[in-house]
Amino acid sequence: MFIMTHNQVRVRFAPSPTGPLHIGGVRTALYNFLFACQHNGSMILRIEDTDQNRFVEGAEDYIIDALKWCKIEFDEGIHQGGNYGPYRQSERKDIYHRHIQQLIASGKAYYAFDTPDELEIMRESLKARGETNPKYDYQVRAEMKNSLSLSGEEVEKLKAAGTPYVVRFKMSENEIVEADDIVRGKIKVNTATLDDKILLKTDGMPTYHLANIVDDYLMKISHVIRGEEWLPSLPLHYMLYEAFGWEPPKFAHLPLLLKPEGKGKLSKRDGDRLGFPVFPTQWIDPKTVEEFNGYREDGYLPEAFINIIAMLGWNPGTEQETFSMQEMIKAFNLEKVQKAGARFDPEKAKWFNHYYIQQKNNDELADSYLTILKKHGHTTSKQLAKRIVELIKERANFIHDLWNQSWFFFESPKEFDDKTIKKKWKQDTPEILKELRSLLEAVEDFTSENLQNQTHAFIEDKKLGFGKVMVPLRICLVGKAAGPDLMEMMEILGKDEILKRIDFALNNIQKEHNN
RNA sequence: GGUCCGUUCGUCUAGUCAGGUCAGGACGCCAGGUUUUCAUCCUGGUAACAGGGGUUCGAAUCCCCUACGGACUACCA
Repeated sequence: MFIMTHNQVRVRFAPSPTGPLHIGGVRTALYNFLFACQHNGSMILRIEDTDQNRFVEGAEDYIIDALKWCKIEFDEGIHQGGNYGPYRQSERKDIYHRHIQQLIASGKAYYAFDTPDELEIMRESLKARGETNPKYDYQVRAEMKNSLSLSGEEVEKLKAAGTPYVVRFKMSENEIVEADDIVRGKIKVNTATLDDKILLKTDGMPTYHLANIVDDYLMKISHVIRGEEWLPSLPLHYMLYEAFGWEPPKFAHLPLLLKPEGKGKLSKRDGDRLGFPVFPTQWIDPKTVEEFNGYREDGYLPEAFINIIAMLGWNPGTEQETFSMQEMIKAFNLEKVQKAGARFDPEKAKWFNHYYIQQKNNDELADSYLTILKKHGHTTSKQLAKRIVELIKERANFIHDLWNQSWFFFESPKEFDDKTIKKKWKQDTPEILKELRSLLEAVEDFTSENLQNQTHAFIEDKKLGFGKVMVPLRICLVGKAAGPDLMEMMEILGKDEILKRIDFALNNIQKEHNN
Protein backbone atom coordinates (compact mmCIF):
# COMPACT_ATOMS: atom_id res chain seq x y z
CA MET A 1 0.00 0.00 0.00
CA PHE A 2 1.33 3.33 -0.95
CA ILE A 3 0.22 6.13 1.24
CA MET A 4 1.28 9.63 0.28
CA THR A 5 1.48 11.55 3.51
CA HIS A 6 1.99 14.78 1.64
CA ASN A 7 1.96 15.87 -1.95
CA GLN A 8 4.93 18.14 -1.67
CA VAL A 9 6.30 19.13 -5.07
CA ARG A 10 9.99 18.36 -5.41
CA VAL A 11 11.81 18.74 -8.71
CA ARG A 12 15.41 18.42 -9.66
CA PHE A 13 17.75 19.81 -12.24
CA ALA A 14 20.35 17.14 -12.88
CA PRO A 15 23.11 18.11 -15.29
CA SER A 16 26.31 16.22 -15.81
CA PRO A 17 29.46 18.25 -15.35
CA THR A 18 30.77 17.68 -18.85
CA GLY A 19 31.01 21.33 -19.81
CA PRO A 20 28.94 24.50 -19.76
CA LEU A 21 25.17 24.46 -19.84
CA HIS A 22 23.67 25.48 -23.12
CA ILE A 23 20.41 27.36 -23.44
CA GLY A 24 18.40 24.16 -23.68
CA GLY A 25 19.74 23.11 -20.31
CA VAL A 26 19.03 26.52 -18.85
CA ARG A 27 15.47 26.29 -20.10
CA THR A 28 15.04 22.89 -18.46
CA ALA A 29 16.32 24.36 -15.21
CA LEU A 30 14.00 27.33 -15.62
CA TYR A 31 10.88 25.23 -16.17
CA ASN A 32 11.75 23.14 -13.14
CA PHE A 33 12.26 26.29 -11.12
CA LEU A 34 9.01 27.89 -12.26
CA PHE A 35 7.11 24.74 -11.49
CA ALA A 36 8.67 24.39 -8.04
CA CYS A 37 8.01 28.01 -7.13
CA GLN A 38 4.45 27.90 -8.33
CA HIS A 39 3.72 24.90 -6.15
CA ASN A 40 5.72 26.07 -3.19
CA GLY A 41 7.91 23.08 -3.75
CA SER A 42 11.62 22.42 -3.62
CA MET A 43 14.18 22.75 -6.38
CA ILE A 44 17.15 20.44 -6.15
CA LEU A 45 20.49 20.55 -7.92
CA ARG A 46 21.93 17.10 -8.41
CA ILE A 47 25.13 16.44 -10.28
CA GLU A 48 25.17 13.37 -12.48
CA ASP A 49 28.85 12.61 -12.61
CA THR A 50 28.79 8.86 -13.02
CA ASP A 51 30.97 9.06 -16.11
CA GLN A 52 34.37 9.96 -14.75
CA ASN A 53 35.88 10.05 -18.22
CA ARG A 54 33.79 12.99 -19.28
CA PHE A 55 34.32 15.12 -16.21
CA VAL A 56 35.32 18.68 -17.09
CA GLU A 57 37.10 20.91 -14.65
CA GLY A 58 35.07 23.97 -13.70
CA ALA A 59 31.79 22.75 -15.17
CA GLU A 60 30.10 22.44 -11.79
CA ASP A 61 30.96 25.98 -10.76
CA TYR A 62 29.92 27.21 -14.17
CA ILE A 63 26.48 25.63 -13.84
CA ILE A 64 25.91 27.18 -10.44
CA ASP A 65 27.17 30.63 -11.43
CA ALA A 66 25.33 30.74 -14.74
CA LEU A 67 22.03 29.81 -13.13
CA LYS A 68 22.62 32.36 -10.43
CA TRP A 69 22.98 35.02 -13.13
CA CYS A 70 19.62 33.83 -14.47
CA LYS A 71 18.13 34.14 -10.97
CA ILE A 72 17.35 30.44 -10.88
CA GLU A 73 17.81 29.33 -7.31
CA PHE A 74 17.94 26.02 -5.54
CA ASP A 75 16.66 24.82 -2.19
CA GLU A 76 18.97 21.85 -2.00
CA GLY A 77 22.04 20.77 -3.88
CA ILE A 78 25.75 20.15 -4.00
CA HIS A 79 26.50 23.75 -3.11
CA GLN A 80 24.12 24.17 -0.20
CA GLY A 81 23.32 20.75 1.15
CA GLY A 82 19.94 19.48 2.22
CA ASN A 83 18.33 16.48 3.88
CA TYR A 84 18.56 14.16 0.92
CA GLY A 85 22.27 14.27 0.12
CA PRO A 86 24.82 13.64 -1.00
CA TYR A 87 23.79 15.42 -4.19
CA ARG A 88 26.70 14.27 -6.27
CA GLN A 89 26.13 10.80 -7.71
CA SER A 90 29.78 9.88 -7.51
CA GLU A 91 29.38 10.12 -3.72
CA ARG A 92 26.41 7.75 -3.63
CA LYS A 93 28.06 4.56 -4.88
CA ASP A 94 27.18 2.54 -1.81
CA ILE A 95 23.54 3.49 -2.17
CA TYR A 96 23.44 2.21 -5.74
CA HIS A 97 25.22 -0.99 -4.75
CA ARG A 98 22.67 -1.68 -2.06
CA HIS A 99 19.85 -1.20 -4.51
CA ILE A 100 21.42 -3.26 -7.24
CA GLN A 101 21.74 -6.12 -4.76
CA GLN A 102 18.05 -5.84 -4.15
CA LEU A 103 17.31 -6.25 -7.85
CA ILE A 104 19.69 -9.18 -8.20
CA ALA A 105 18.15 -10.88 -5.20
CA SER A 106 14.68 -10.51 -6.62
CA GLY A 107 15.79 -11.78 -10.03
CA LYS A 108 15.20 -8.49 -11.83
CA ALA A 109 18.85 -8.00 -12.63
CA TYR A 110 21.85 -10.21 -13.30
CA TYR A 111 25.61 -10.22 -13.60
CA ALA A 112 27.11 -10.23 -17.07
CA PHE A 113 30.73 -11.03 -17.82
CA ASP A 114 30.77 -10.53 -21.58
CA THR A 115 33.77 -8.68 -22.94
CA PRO A 116 33.40 -5.87 -25.48
CA ASP A 117 34.66 -8.27 -28.15
CA GLU A 118 32.07 -10.86 -27.25
CA LEU A 119 29.34 -8.23 -27.42
CA GLU A 120 30.55 -7.22 -30.83
CA ILE A 121 30.47 -10.81 -32.02
CA MET A 122 26.94 -11.18 -30.70
CA ARG A 123 25.79 -8.10 -32.59
CA GLU A 124 27.48 -9.21 -35.79
CA SER A 125 25.99 -12.66 -35.70
CA LEU A 126 22.53 -11.26 -35.05
CA LYS A 127 22.92 -8.97 -38.03
CA ALA A 128 24.05 -11.91 -40.13
CA ARG A 129 20.87 -13.66 -39.10
CA GLY A 130 18.89 -10.76 -40.48
CA GLU A 131 18.17 -9.04 -37.21
CA THR A 132 17.94 -5.32 -38.00
CA ASN A 133 18.27 -4.18 -34.45
CA PRO A 134 20.75 -6.38 -32.63
CA LYS A 135 20.54 -6.01 -28.89
CA TYR A 136 21.29 -7.77 -25.66
CA ASP A 137 17.80 -8.97 -24.82
CA TYR A 138 15.68 -11.94 -23.79
CA GLN A 139 16.42 -13.66 -27.08
CA VAL A 140 20.17 -13.80 -26.61
CA ARG A 141 20.84 -13.53 -22.92
CA ALA A 142 20.77 -17.30 -22.46
CA GLU A 143 23.63 -17.61 -24.93
CA MET A 144 25.75 -14.97 -23.27
CA LYS A 145 28.13 -15.19 -20.36
CA ASN A 146 26.00 -14.13 -17.41
CA SER A 147 24.49 -15.26 -14.17
CA LEU A 148 21.39 -16.47 -16.00
CA SER A 149 23.31 -18.82 -18.28
CA LEU A 150 26.07 -19.86 -15.88
CA SER A 151 25.74 -21.85 -12.69
CA GLY A 152 25.99 -20.09 -9.37
CA GLU A 153 29.30 -21.77 -8.82
CA GLU A 154 30.73 -20.52 -12.10
CA VAL A 155 29.54 -17.01 -11.35
CA GLU A 156 31.23 -17.08 -7.95
CA LYS A 157 34.41 -18.35 -9.48
CA LEU A 158 34.48 -15.59 -12.07
CA LYS A 159 33.82 -12.96 -9.47
CA ALA A 160 36.45 -14.37 -7.15
CA ALA A 161 38.95 -14.26 -10.00
CA GLY A 162 38.25 -10.58 -10.39
CA THR A 163 36.67 -10.91 -13.82
CA PRO A 164 35.16 -7.57 -14.82
CA TYR A 165 31.40 -7.63 -14.87
CA VAL A 166 28.40 -5.42 -15.26
CA VAL A 167 24.90 -5.76 -13.90
CA ARG A 168 22.10 -5.80 -16.42
CA PHE A 169 18.39 -5.29 -16.05
CA LYS A 170 16.32 -8.33 -16.93
CA MET A 171 13.74 -6.74 -19.19
CA SER A 172 10.48 -8.61 -19.40
CA GLU A 173 9.79 -10.37 -22.67
CA ASN A 174 6.46 -9.27 -23.92
CA GLU A 175 4.66 -6.70 -21.95
CA ILE A 176 3.07 -3.41 -22.93
CA VAL A 177 4.45 -0.58 -20.83
CA GLU A 178 2.13 2.35 -20.65
CA ALA A 179 4.02 5.43 -19.68
CA ASP A 180 2.47 8.77 -18.94
CA ASP A 181 3.86 12.11 -19.97
CA ILE A 182 2.32 15.43 -18.99
CA VAL A 183 3.30 17.03 -22.28
CA ARG A 184 2.56 14.18 -24.66
CA GLY A 185 0.01 11.97 -23.01
CA LYS A 186 0.22 8.19 -22.98
CA ILE A 187 3.08 6.37 -24.63
CA LYS A 188 2.87 2.64 -25.19
CA VAL A 189 5.82 0.39 -25.89
CA ASN A 190 6.26 -3.36 -26.01
CA THR A 191 9.14 -4.46 -23.82
CA ALA A 192 10.15 -6.91 -26.55
CA THR A 193 11.67 -3.94 -28.37
CA LEU A 194 13.75 -3.02 -25.32
CA ASP A 195 17.07 -4.49 -24.27
CA ASP A 196 18.72 -5.58 -21.04
CA LYS A 197 20.28 -2.23 -20.18
CA ILE A 198 23.41 -2.08 -18.13
CA LEU A 199 22.67 -0.70 -14.68
CA LEU A 200 26.07 -1.01 -13.08
CA LYS A 201 29.25 -0.52 -15.04
CA THR A 202 32.53 -2.41 -14.77
CA ASP A 203 34.04 0.45 -12.81
CA GLY A 204 31.37 0.07 -10.14
CA MET A 205 29.53 3.23 -11.16
CA PRO A 206 25.85 3.10 -12.00
CA THR A 207 24.59 4.14 -15.40
CA TYR A 208 22.24 7.07 -15.72
CA HIS A 209 19.23 4.80 -15.73
CA LEU A 210 19.87 3.23 -12.35
CA ALA A 211 21.20 6.32 -10.64
CA ASN A 212 18.37 8.50 -11.82
CA ILE A 213 15.64 6.15 -10.63
CA VAL A 214 17.24 5.47 -7.27
CA ASP A 215 17.99 9.13 -6.62
CA ASP A 216 14.65 10.44 -7.74
CA TYR A 217 12.97 7.97 -5.44
CA LEU A 218 15.24 8.57 -2.47
CA MET A 219 15.14 12.32 -2.94
CA LYS A 220 11.34 12.15 -3.10
CA ILE A 221 11.16 13.80 -6.49
CA SER A 222 7.53 14.32 -7.44
CA HIS A 223 7.97 15.53 -11.02
CA VAL A 224 10.73 14.75 -13.47
CA ILE A 225 10.97 17.59 -15.98
CA ARG A 226 13.70 16.88 -18.51
CA GLY A 227 14.57 17.03 -22.20
CA GLU A 228 12.84 15.03 -24.89
CA GLU A 229 16.01 13.06 -25.56
CA TRP A 230 15.02 10.98 -22.54
CA LEU A 231 11.65 9.98 -23.89
CA PRO A 232 12.84 6.73 -25.48
CA SER A 233 14.14 5.51 -22.14
CA LEU A 234 10.95 6.35 -20.27
CA PRO A 235 9.55 2.79 -20.61
CA LEU A 236 12.77 1.39 -19.16
CA HIS A 237 12.49 3.79 -16.26
CA TYR A 238 8.92 2.70 -15.64
CA MET A 239 10.07 -0.92 -15.61
CA LEU A 240 12.79 -0.04 -13.12
CA TYR A 241 10.30 1.62 -10.78
CA GLU A 242 8.15 -1.46 -11.05
CA ALA A 243 11.10 -3.73 -10.34
CA PHE A 244 11.84 -1.81 -7.17
CA GLY A 245 8.17 -1.73 -6.25
CA TRP A 246 8.12 2.05 -6.26
CA GLU A 247 5.52 4.40 -7.57
CA PRO A 248 7.01 6.47 -10.39
CA PRO A 249 6.96 10.26 -10.26
CA LYS A 250 5.13 12.32 -12.87
CA PHE A 251 7.08 12.96 -16.04
CA ALA A 252 7.22 15.88 -18.44
CA HIS A 253 9.51 15.72 -21.46
CA LEU A 254 10.38 19.10 -22.89
CA PRO A 255 10.71 19.73 -26.63
CA LEU A 256 14.21 20.18 -27.99
CA LEU A 257 15.84 23.45 -28.91
CA LEU A 258 16.81 23.13 -32.56
CA LYS A 259 19.69 24.52 -34.57
CA PRO A 260 18.48 27.64 -36.39
CA GLU A 261 19.90 26.65 -39.76
CA GLY A 262 17.93 23.52 -40.02
CA LYS A 263 18.87 20.23 -38.61
CA GLY A 264 19.23 18.61 -35.27
CA LYS A 265 19.18 19.68 -31.70
CA LEU A 266 21.32 22.51 -30.50
CA SER A 267 24.53 21.24 -29.02
CA LYS A 268 27.29 22.64 -26.90
CA ARG A 269 29.66 22.34 -29.80
CA ASP A 270 27.62 24.87 -31.75
CA GLY A 271 29.51 27.47 -29.76
CA ASP A 272 29.55 30.94 -31.24
CA ARG A 273 29.36 30.00 -34.87
CA LEU A 274 25.57 30.46 -35.10
CA GLY A 275 25.67 34.22 -34.70
CA PHE A 276 24.26 34.08 -31.21
CA PRO A 277 25.62 32.55 -28.02
CA VAL A 278 24.52 29.08 -26.95
CA PHE A 279 25.76 29.57 -23.40
CA PRO A 280 24.28 31.85 -20.74
CA THR A 281 27.64 33.21 -19.66
CA GLN A 282 31.17 33.04 -20.98
CA TRP A 283 32.91 29.68 -20.94
CA ILE A 284 36.59 29.11 -21.32
CA ASP A 285 37.47 25.53 -22.12
CA PRO A 286 40.02 24.47 -19.51
CA LYS A 287 41.90 22.26 -21.96
CA THR A 288 41.93 24.18 -25.22
CA VAL A 289 41.59 27.63 -23.60
CA GLU A 290 39.01 28.30 -26.29
CA GLU A 291 36.59 31.07 -25.34
CA PHE A 292 32.85 30.97 -25.88
CA ASN A 293 30.75 34.06 -25.40
CA GLY A 294 27.65 34.09 -23.30
CA TYR A 295 24.47 36.10 -23.31
CA ARG A 296 25.74 38.08 -20.37
CA GLU A 297 28.87 39.14 -22.25
CA ASP A 298 26.86 39.92 -25.36
CA GLY A 299 24.93 42.57 -23.49
CA TYR A 300 21.73 40.72 -22.65
CA LEU A 301 19.92 41.45 -19.42
CA PRO A 302 19.19 38.30 -17.40
CA GLU A 303 15.49 39.20 -17.25
CA ALA A 304 15.40 39.33 -21.05
CA PHE A 305 17.38 36.13 -21.47
CA ILE A 306 15.05 34.23 -19.16
CA ASN A 307 11.97 35.60 -20.89
CA ILE A 308 13.34 34.65 -24.30
CA ILE A 309 14.09 31.05 -23.46
CA ALA A 310 10.88 30.66 -21.47
CA MET A 311 8.86 31.45 -24.58
CA LEU A 312 10.74 28.85 -26.60
CA GLY A 313 8.43 25.94 -25.99
CA TRP A 314 5.92 27.41 -23.61
CA ASN A 315 3.23 30.02 -23.85
CA PRO A 316 0.43 30.86 -21.44
CA GLY A 317 -2.32 30.91 -24.06
CA THR A 318 -2.82 34.63 -23.63
CA GLU A 319 -1.30 37.37 -25.70
CA GLN A 320 1.13 38.41 -23.00
CA GLU A 321 4.72 37.70 -23.87
CA THR A 322 6.84 39.78 -21.59
CA PHE A 323 7.03 38.29 -18.13
CA SER A 324 8.87 39.04 -14.97
CA MET A 325 10.04 35.97 -13.06
CA GLN A 326 7.11 36.40 -10.68
CA GLU A 327 4.64 36.63 -13.53
CA MET A 328 6.12 33.55 -15.14
CA ILE A 329 5.87 31.62 -11.92
CA LYS A 330 2.20 32.48 -11.74
CA ALA A 331 1.40 31.75 -15.36
CA PHE A 332 3.54 28.67 -15.97
CA ASN A 333 1.78 25.46 -16.85
CA LEU A 334 3.39 22.20 -17.95
CA GLU A 335 0.33 21.30 -19.96
CA LYS A 336 0.85 24.32 -22.14
CA VAL A 337 4.37 23.25 -23.02
CA GLN A 338 4.82 22.79 -26.76
CA LYS A 339 5.33 19.34 -28.24
CA ALA A 340 7.47 20.32 -31.22
CA GLY A 341 11.03 21.63 -31.07
CA ALA A 342 11.71 25.35 -31.24
CA ARG A 343 14.30 27.39 -33.05
CA PHE A 344 15.98 30.38 -31.46
CA ASP A 345 15.31 33.67 -33.28
CA PRO A 346 18.08 36.23 -32.73
CA GLU A 347 15.91 39.08 -34.05
CA LYS A 348 13.17 38.47 -31.54
CA ALA A 349 15.78 38.07 -28.82
CA LYS A 350 17.06 41.52 -29.72
CA TRP A 351 13.57 42.94 -29.44
CA PHE A 352 13.11 41.39 -26.00
CA ASN A 353 16.38 42.81 -24.78
CA HIS A 354 15.52 46.27 -26.08
CA TYR A 355 12.24 46.04 -24.24
CA TYR A 356 13.93 45.12 -20.95
CA ILE A 357 16.47 47.89 -21.26
CA GLN A 358 13.57 50.34 -21.54
CA GLN A 359 12.02 48.84 -18.41
CA LYS A 360 15.18 49.25 -16.40
CA ASN A 361 15.36 52.42 -14.34
CA ASN A 362 18.01 55.03 -15.09
CA ASP A 363 19.72 54.54 -11.79
CA GLU A 364 20.55 50.90 -12.44
CA LEU A 365 21.36 51.57 -16.06
CA ALA A 366 23.72 54.38 -15.02
CA ASP A 367 25.70 51.91 -12.92
CA SER A 368 26.19 49.57 -15.87
CA TYR A 369 26.97 52.60 -17.97
CA LEU A 370 29.70 53.81 -15.64
CA THR A 371 31.27 50.36 -15.80
CA ILE A 372 31.30 50.47 -19.59
CA LEU A 373 32.76 53.99 -19.58
CA LYS A 374 35.58 52.79 -17.39
CA LYS A 375 36.38 50.08 -19.88
CA HIS A 376 36.72 52.75 -22.53
CA GLY A 377 38.93 54.87 -20.31
CA HIS A 378 36.40 57.48 -19.28
CA THR A 379 34.57 58.47 -16.17
CA THR A 380 31.85 60.86 -15.14
CA SER A 381 29.44 61.61 -12.33
CA LYS A 382 26.51 59.36 -11.56
CA GLN A 383 24.27 62.30 -12.18
CA LEU A 384 25.53 62.93 -15.67
CA ALA A 385 25.56 59.20 -16.38
CA LYS A 386 21.87 59.08 -15.54
CA ARG A 387 21.18 61.99 -17.78
CA ILE A 388 23.00 60.48 -20.75
CA VAL A 389 21.43 57.09 -20.19
CA GLU A 390 17.98 58.67 -20.19
CA LEU A 391 18.82 60.35 -23.47
CA ILE A 392 20.05 57.25 -25.29
CA LYS A 393 18.50 54.18 -23.75
CA GLU A 394 15.67 53.91 -26.24
CA ARG A 395 18.31 53.47 -28.92
CA ALA A 396 20.02 50.56 -27.17
CA ASN A 397 19.31 46.94 -27.98
CA PHE A 398 22.17 45.62 -25.91
CA ILE A 399 24.02 46.95 -22.91
CA HIS A 400 27.10 47.75 -24.98
CA ASP A 401 24.95 49.90 -27.28
CA LEU A 402 24.92 52.43 -24.47
CA TRP A 403 28.50 53.15 -25.45
CA ASN A 404 27.92 52.96 -29.21
CA GLN A 405 25.19 55.55 -28.80
CA SER A 406 27.08 57.95 -26.57
CA TRP A 407 30.82 57.79 -27.16
CA PHE A 408 30.68 61.32 -28.62
CA PHE A 409 29.98 62.72 -25.18
CA PHE A 410 33.49 61.65 -24.25
CA GLU A 411 35.47 61.66 -27.47
CA SER A 412 35.32 64.16 -30.28
CA PRO A 413 34.82 62.79 -33.80
CA LYS A 414 38.04 62.44 -35.79
CA GLU A 415 36.41 61.16 -38.95
CA PHE A 416 33.33 62.20 -40.83
CA ASP A 417 30.93 59.92 -42.60
CA ASP A 418 31.44 60.27 -46.35
CA LYS A 419 27.92 59.42 -47.35
CA THR A 420 26.32 61.95 -45.04
CA ILE A 421 28.73 64.64 -46.12
CA LYS A 422 28.13 64.03 -49.80
CA LYS A 423 24.43 64.38 -49.16
CA LYS A 424 24.25 67.11 -46.57
CA TRP A 425 27.44 69.18 -46.70
CA LYS A 426 26.61 71.80 -49.34
CA GLN A 427 28.64 74.59 -50.78
CA ASP A 428 27.10 77.14 -48.42
CA THR A 429 27.37 74.93 -45.36
CA PRO A 430 30.69 76.31 -44.07
CA GLU A 431 29.35 79.83 -44.25
CA ILE A 432 26.17 78.91 -42.37
CA LEU A 433 28.14 77.06 -39.71
CA LYS A 434 30.47 80.01 -39.23
CA GLU A 435 27.51 82.26 -38.56
CA LEU A 436 25.96 79.71 -36.25
CA ARG A 437 29.26 79.42 -34.46
CA SER A 438 29.38 83.15 -33.72
CA LEU A 439 25.84 82.97 -32.47
CA LEU A 440 26.60 80.06 -30.16
CA GLU A 441 29.74 81.71 -28.91
CA ALA A 442 27.66 84.66 -27.77
CA VAL A 443 25.08 82.53 -25.91
CA GLU A 444 25.37 83.06 -22.17
CA ASP A 445 22.71 80.69 -20.96
CA PHE A 446 23.94 77.44 -22.54
CA THR A 447 20.90 75.29 -21.80
CA SER A 448 19.08 73.08 -24.26
CA GLU A 449 15.99 75.20 -23.94
CA ASN A 450 17.71 78.45 -24.70
CA LEU A 451 19.82 76.89 -27.43
CA GLN A 452 16.63 75.61 -29.00
CA ASN A 453 15.17 79.11 -29.05
CA GLN A 454 18.33 80.69 -30.39
CA THR A 455 18.95 78.22 -33.19
CA HIS A 456 15.33 78.23 -34.25
CA ALA A 457 15.34 82.01 -34.39
CA PHE A 458 18.55 81.85 -36.40
CA ILE A 459 17.09 79.42 -38.89
CA GLU A 460 13.93 81.45 -39.34
CA ASP A 461 15.85 84.64 -39.56
CA LYS A 462 18.03 83.35 -42.36
CA LYS A 463 15.10 81.56 -43.99
CA LEU A 464 17.00 78.29 -43.95
CA GLY A 465 15.57 74.80 -43.53
CA PHE A 466 16.19 72.85 -40.34
CA GLY A 467 17.98 70.14 -42.26
CA LYS A 468 20.34 72.63 -43.79
CA VAL A 469 21.59 73.71 -40.38
CA MET A 470 20.97 70.91 -37.95
CA VAL A 471 22.45 68.05 -39.95
CA PRO A 472 25.77 69.78 -40.63
CA LEU A 473 25.95 70.80 -36.97
CA ARG A 474 25.32 67.20 -36.03
CA ILE A 475 28.09 66.11 -38.38
CA CYS A 476 30.45 68.47 -36.55
CA LEU A 477 29.51 67.07 -33.16
CA VAL A 478 29.09 63.36 -33.91
CA GLY A 479 30.73 62.83 -37.29
CA LYS A 480 27.58 61.49 -38.90
CA ALA A 481 23.82 61.77 -38.98
CA ALA A 482 23.12 59.88 -35.79
CA GLY A 483 22.55 60.42 -32.12
CA PRO A 484 20.03 61.88 -29.71
CA ASP A 485 18.56 65.37 -29.45
CA LEU A 486 21.08 67.98 -30.58
CA MET A 487 20.19 70.67 -28.04
CA GLU A 488 20.53 68.26 -25.14
CA MET A 489 23.84 67.13 -26.54
CA MET A 490 25.09 70.70 -26.79
CA GLU A 491 24.15 71.48 -23.24
CA ILE A 492 25.94 68.39 -21.95
CA LEU A 493 29.02 68.97 -24.10
CA GLY A 494 29.29 72.65 -23.21
CA LYS A 495 30.10 75.71 -25.24
CA ASP A 496 33.88 75.33 -25.51
CA GLU A 497 33.69 71.78 -26.76
CA ILE A 498 31.00 72.67 -29.29
CA LEU A 499 33.06 75.50 -30.73
CA LYS A 500 36.14 73.28 -30.91
CA ARG A 501 34.27 70.59 -32.79
CA ILE A 502 32.78 73.05 -35.26
CA ASP A 503 36.24 74.45 -35.94
CA PHE A 504 37.73 71.00 -36.38
CA ALA A 505 35.02 70.00 -38.82
CA LEU A 506 35.32 73.18 -40.83
CA ASN A 507 39.04 72.63 -41.16
CA ASN A 508 38.88 68.95 -42.01
CA ILE A 509 35.88 68.32 -44.19
CA GLN A 510 37.18 68.42 -47.72
CA LYS A 511 36.21 71.10 -50.18
CA GLU A 512 35.87 68.44 -52.87
CA HIS A 513 32.72 67.25 -51.17
CA ASN A 514 31.05 70.41 -52.38
CA ASN A 515 27.87 69.90 -54.39
C1' G B 1 17.31 -0.27 -40.34
C1' G B 2 14.38 -0.54 -35.49
C1' U B 3 11.61 2.08 -31.45
C1' C B 4 9.45 6.52 -29.99
C1' C B 5 8.07 11.69 -30.73
C1' G B 6 6.59 15.55 -33.78
C1' U B 7 4.42 18.90 -38.23
C1' U B 8 -0.42 26.21 -37.98
C1' C B 9 2.60 32.66 -41.37
C1' G B 10 10.18 33.10 -42.65
C1' U B 11 10.55 32.53 -36.82
C1' C B 12 8.10 31.98 -31.74
C1' U B 13 3.12 30.80 -31.22
C1' A B 14 -2.99 31.15 -30.05
C1' G B 15 -6.78 28.03 -31.53
C1' U B 16 -6.76 21.09 -30.93
C1' C B 17 -8.26 17.79 -25.17
C1' A B 18 -15.11 19.47 -24.97
C1' G B 19 -15.47 19.97 -34.23
C1' G B 20 -19.16 25.57 -35.96
C1' U B 21 -16.37 34.00 -36.14
C1' C B 22 -12.75 36.30 -42.85
C1' A B 23 -7.27 30.96 -38.61
C1' G B 24 -5.54 35.61 -33.71
C1' G B 25 -0.89 37.81 -31.57
C1' A B 26 4.43 38.85 -31.44
C1' C B 27 9.29 39.24 -34.02
C1' G B 28 10.90 40.08 -39.02
C1' C B 29 9.75 42.29 -43.63
C1' C B 30 7.03 46.19 -46.65
C1' A B 31 4.37 50.97 -46.73
C1' G B 32 2.88 55.41 -44.29
C1' G B 33 3.16 58.85 -40.03
C1' U B 34 5.97 61.45 -35.90
C1' U B 35 11.07 63.53 -35.67
C1' U B 36 16.55 68.58 -36.60
C1' U B 37 19.71 63.10 -38.17
C1' C B 38 19.68 57.99 -37.09
C1' A B 39 17.15 54.86 -34.06
C1' U B 40 12.88 54.50 -31.08
C1' C B 41 7.70 55.12 -31.27
C1' C B 42 2.65 54.98 -33.77
C1' U B 43 -0.64 53.18 -37.86
C1' G B 44 -1.51 49.88 -41.75
C1' G B 45 -0.08 45.74 -44.84
C1' U B 46 2.37 40.91 -46.03
C1' A B 47 2.28 35.82 -44.81
C1' A B 48 0.40 29.53 -42.34
C1' C B 49 -3.38 24.81 -40.84
C1' A B 50 2.59 19.22 -44.71
C1' G B 51 -0.37 16.02 -48.43
C1' G B 52 -4.31 12.47 -49.24
C1' G B 53 -8.39 9.83 -47.66
C1' G B 54 -12.36 9.20 -44.34
C1' U B 55 -16.28 10.45 -40.03
C1' U B 56 -19.75 14.78 -39.98
C1' C B 57 -24.68 19.32 -42.02
C1' G B 58 -19.77 21.26 -40.80
C1' A B 59 -12.64 19.42 -39.58
C1' A B 60 -6.67 23.27 -38.17
C1' U B 61 -9.48 20.47 -34.38
C1' C B 62 -11.60 13.33 -34.42
C1' C B 63 -9.72 8.56 -37.24
C1' C B 64 -6.44 6.22 -41.01
C1' C B 65 -2.51 6.42 -44.60
C1' U B 66 1.61 8.93 -46.86
C1' A B 67 5.47 12.46 -46.80
C1' C B 68 8.88 15.16 -44.17
C1' G B 69 11.57 16.35 -39.67
C1' G B 70 13.63 14.95 -34.97
C1' A B 71 15.26 12.03 -30.75
C1' C B 72 16.99 7.45 -29.13
C1' U B 73 19.33 3.00 -30.59
C1' A B 74 27.05 3.06 -25.70
C1' C B 75 29.93 -0.12 -19.75
C1' C B 76 27.43 8.94 -22.31
C1' A B 77 24.26 11.51 -19.80
